[in-house]
Order: sequence, then C-alpha cells, then structure tokens
Amino acid sequence: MPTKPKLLLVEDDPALCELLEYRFRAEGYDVRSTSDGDEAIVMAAEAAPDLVILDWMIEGTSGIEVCRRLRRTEGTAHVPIIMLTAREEEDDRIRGLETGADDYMTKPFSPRELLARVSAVLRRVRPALAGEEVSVGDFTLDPAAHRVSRGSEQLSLGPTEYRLLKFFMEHPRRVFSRAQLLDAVWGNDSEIEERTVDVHIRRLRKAIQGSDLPDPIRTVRSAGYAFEPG
Amino acid sequence: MPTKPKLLLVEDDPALCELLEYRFRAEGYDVRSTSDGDEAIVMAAEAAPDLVILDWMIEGTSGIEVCRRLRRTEGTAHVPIIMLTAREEEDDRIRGLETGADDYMTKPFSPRELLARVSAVLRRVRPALAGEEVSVGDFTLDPAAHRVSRGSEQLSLGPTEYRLLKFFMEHPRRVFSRAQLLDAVWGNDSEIEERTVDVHIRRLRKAIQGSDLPDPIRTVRSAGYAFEPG
DNA sequence: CATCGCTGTCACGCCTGTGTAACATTGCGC
DNA sequence: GCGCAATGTTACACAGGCGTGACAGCGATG
Repeated sequence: MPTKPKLLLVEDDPALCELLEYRFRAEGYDVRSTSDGDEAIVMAAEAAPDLVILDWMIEGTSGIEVCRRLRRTEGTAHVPIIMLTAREEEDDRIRGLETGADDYMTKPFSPRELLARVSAVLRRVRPALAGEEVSVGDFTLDPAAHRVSRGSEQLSLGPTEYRLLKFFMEHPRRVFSRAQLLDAVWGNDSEIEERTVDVHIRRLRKAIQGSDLPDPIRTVRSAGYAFEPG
Repeated sequence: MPTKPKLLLVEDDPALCELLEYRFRAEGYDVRSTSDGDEAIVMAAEAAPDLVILDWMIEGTSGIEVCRRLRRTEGTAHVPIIMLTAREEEDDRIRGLETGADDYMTKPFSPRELLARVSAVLRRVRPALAGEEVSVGDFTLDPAAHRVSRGSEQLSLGPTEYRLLKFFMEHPRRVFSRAQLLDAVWGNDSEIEERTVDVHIRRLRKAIQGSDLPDPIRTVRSAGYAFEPG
C-alpha cells in the first residue's frame, strides 16, 4: 500500500541506524535515512515524511540546527520530530524541546519504546493510519468503510481519486509538488508523467464539486497543489 | 443494536472518573467504575464488560497486575483493555502493551479522543462475543442454531457462504480486501486464489437476494467488499 | 455404485479507471 | 499587449478489475 507512514531517520551511528531501519520496515513503515544534517533537510523537503527521527549529535549541521531549519521551511514546518539524545546532554534536551521537537528519547533506549512513541505521535497527527475517521472542513473520510462525504452528501470517487483525497486530508493546507504526490499516492517507484497528476487533480475536483461549492484544491503555480477547505 | 456496550472504568482520580462516566453515559454506554484494582477484577468477572479502561497508577493492585490477572482469568481473557498512563511512565506503557492491553492513551487526553478510541476498539472486537445472535439491518444470524434469515425469510447457505456472511455481519460497513477475507473466512494458511473470493461473493449474493431486495454487499473497486445493509 | 451438493479454478466479456498526448487557457515577466 | 511557461481540459486507447457461467474434483450420503 502506498500509504505507509513515511519516516526520515537522521542518525550517524551505522549500527543503530541499520537496526532501527530494520525494525521500522518490519512494522510497515517506509523508512529513509541519512547521517548528514544538510542532506536530511533536503530529503525532508523532497520526500515529505510524516515524521522525523533526529539524532542530536550528527555530522555536519547539528541536530538542533536541522530542527530549527525544518521548522522554518514551509513544507516541513509541522512535521513531528522525535529527537535522540545522549543521557548527559540535559541542556540539549531542553533546547530541543524549545526548538520545536515533539518528543525526545535518551540513549540508550529500546527500539520497541521508540516504535511505541512513533506510533503514538503518528496516531495523533495522522489518525487515518489507525483506521480512524478524518474530518477536514466539510469533508469526512472513513478509511475503514472506504467512504467520503462532503457535508451530508456522499461522494463517489475512483480508487486513485480516493487515495489522492485521503492524502490531502491527512496533510491539509500544505503544498505538495507533483513529484511528492506521485510518491505518496502512486508509490515511490512509479514511472509516471508528472502531468498525469494534473489530470487526476482535475478528476478529483470534478468529483467533489457538487454545485456552487468552493474548490478546496488550490493550485500553486510552479509548486504544486494544496488542499484547503473553508 | 442489541444492548448497550458495557464499560468498566478503573480510575482513582474522582474528578476524571466522574467526567468520563458522564461522557460515556451520554454516548449510550453502560458504565461501571471503581478506583481499586482488586475490586476491578471482581467486577470484571461479574459484569462481563465489553471493554475495560484501566488507569496504570491506581491504589491496591497495580494496573499492570490487573491487566495480567484479567488476561489469565478465563471469562475476561479476551476483554479489550485501554490503558491510561502518565506521560513519563514509558516503561509501563511498553509493558502494558506486552501484557495485553489493546491500546493506550497518555494523560492528559481529550475525552473525545478516548471516546473515539473506545468506539474503534469495540467495532473491531465486538464480534468476538460469540454465541450470541447477531442482527444487522434486516439480517439475523444465530450462531448456535447455525441459521440465518433476512426479514422473515429463512436463508439457506452453504458452509463457506455462511462463514462469509457471518464475518461480514460481525464487521458491517467495513471494507475487506480479498486477502483479508481469505484470512478471516478460509484460514490464514490457505493457498487459495484471491479471485475465488469473487465467486463466493457471487454465490452469497445469489443466496441472500430473494427478489427485488437491495444488494447489501458493496464492491469497492481495487479494494475489496463491504457488507452494508440499508 | 450413483448421486448430489459444495468447492476451487478458469475463461470470457464487460466496463471502469488510468495514463498520455494534444489542444485550450491562464498567469507572469517584460 | 506579447510571448513563454505552467496549468486546465478533453479525448482516446489500453490495461486491468470484476461479474458471470461452466466445469472438474471430492467427500458425503443414500
């Protein structure tokens, strides 16, 4: 399923990195990792992860700086961040939470605990992953029943339109490039023309506009699309 | 729906307890509560609740011990448990999930979120209450007598069709992939073609459609099937 | 042994959905 | 206003999902 939660792991200890990657993949996450701070920022902007796990002590740009930069960048400003700190670095921990990390774990920690915490944060941020109903504006999406409604009216969507709208509703008011949408909705390995996204946006727009209702999909020229109801 | 879902609330903060009791009653639940771990075990055995909400930090027997005892007791072994933990007690959280809690919430939480979580868990687990008659829409299924009727008319189903319909009636309005249906109806180790599901869906449809009655089975293209009477 | 009901698989055909190209339109810099 | 690039829109061919009927194996039953 192309709707796996996407994680970005920033960790410069190869052993720990590999271990975590393995565990998270086994749990059904889509994991990408890097050991470099600058690369992390680029990857976060491109891949639009649902959550970032960030080691505080990494090469290049420091963890705290990465965190700050992510928060300052529009696309990644609201991505939840869990930071990993060594036990002694109390100051960093404080500064981390101040800088905008959502949670922290002190090394050493059990991978299982990290899994639990990631799952908890994601459930808060992206409830559809837990099979819960999502409501944004006058839209309601029930993943279990595979149903969408706007106001009191049921919508009938094709499979791709459904996945597209679901993704949008999980990340409202955020702009996604065509490449990011292809990644998230079609799958990371798709070899599809970017313009195809336009066509599906059009189909989705047509399907959700009953009559004289506002168009919740905003076109951002030379950037992509965003879902902003109301 | 048959009877009100029965909840057992184990919480030693009187204010929180009262609040939750009020909210759940308003939602149509049958709530009983206690602040004592040992009493909780007794009440669970006697009242046979459909779900237990369990604070991890309670007087008397600890939450984790209550959880373990519930799981060991035959009558309560499969009762879903949602545990409430304070933010710091990460270890307890992990141990809780290992001990057999189905879900957890960290304080502070919104009562509304707890309501949603309870409703979600119940939806998932409700059918496990086997042996009782199930009614969905104009369908009635009596597991003991192995009988199904639609309206006043008796249906005659083959074994597989019966199991399929039973599973659907236990999880109404929810979409299942062919793989999930094979898992649930045939058994997790079956090496059966997915398309075979289609055939049995067809046979089931044929068997339950007396005449000009609506088809309660919805086909969700590229996703699966759902049972939605009415 | 013959029969019957049930099951799993296949093949065929319809139809929806999908991806792409081609054309129309819009927005923006100059 | 012009021209270019980006986006909107439409049309179309094709792949693939799904419904359906047929059929052989198989165990139970008489």
